[in-house]
Amino acid sequence: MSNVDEMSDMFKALSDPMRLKVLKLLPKHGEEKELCVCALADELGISQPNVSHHLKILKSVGLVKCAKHEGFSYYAVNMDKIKCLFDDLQNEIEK
Amino acid sequence: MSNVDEMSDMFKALSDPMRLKVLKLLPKHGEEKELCVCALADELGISQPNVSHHLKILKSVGLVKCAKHEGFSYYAVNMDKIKCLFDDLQNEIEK
DNA sequence: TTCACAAATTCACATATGTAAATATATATA
DNA sequence: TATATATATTTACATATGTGAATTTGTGAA
Repeated sequence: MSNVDEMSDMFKALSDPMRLKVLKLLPKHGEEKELCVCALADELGISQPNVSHHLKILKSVGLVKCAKHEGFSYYAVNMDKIKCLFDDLQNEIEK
Repeated sequence: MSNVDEMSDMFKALSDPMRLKVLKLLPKHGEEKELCVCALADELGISQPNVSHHLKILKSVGLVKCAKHEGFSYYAVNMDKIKCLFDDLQNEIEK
């Protein structure tokens, strides 16, 4: 990655409390837990379009991945991406 | 204040390309390198008030520390804070 | 095909943010 | 003290952002 624009976009995706709550609820990549978007909306107390909007932002920077089956969308956190982001940040500003 | 609010504030501070460039230029806590605000402005090609503004945001969340002597302000990156942020993020969303 | 439901998109609007310009404050030196 | 310089604050404004409401798209079942 190693460019400040990409990194700032990822930090911007993480800079909203509701999106952090979304990440907290979502299963991590590989886990068998599954939550559809409407269940997320219910759990978070916000509208379904709002959840979709936040998920779109998280997905646009690769922080979550989406799989669809039986009419539902199941999102999962991409933990590797988060680890990479922090490694890149340290490399970028420490060297 | 809940944990996600504090964390999102720190991510927001990191979500601007110019602020990442500031962190890249600043010495890390403990280094002997020193850069005054006007030198930063010169290096970044932006105005001095703009640099002060970005530094204020970084300082408000503890990502940089400031020391003054001989009329100059010298800022330094607080790397520990960054490490803590990532540990907290992982603890928050992985458990 | 039709219907029902899940998810995404669009629109509207209030709030937040980054930046330039002007001004104010602080500090060192003469 | 007065003056020059470094830094911080204020103001203004255009753009970006988060959210609700309404709508649209997509998908599976009947």
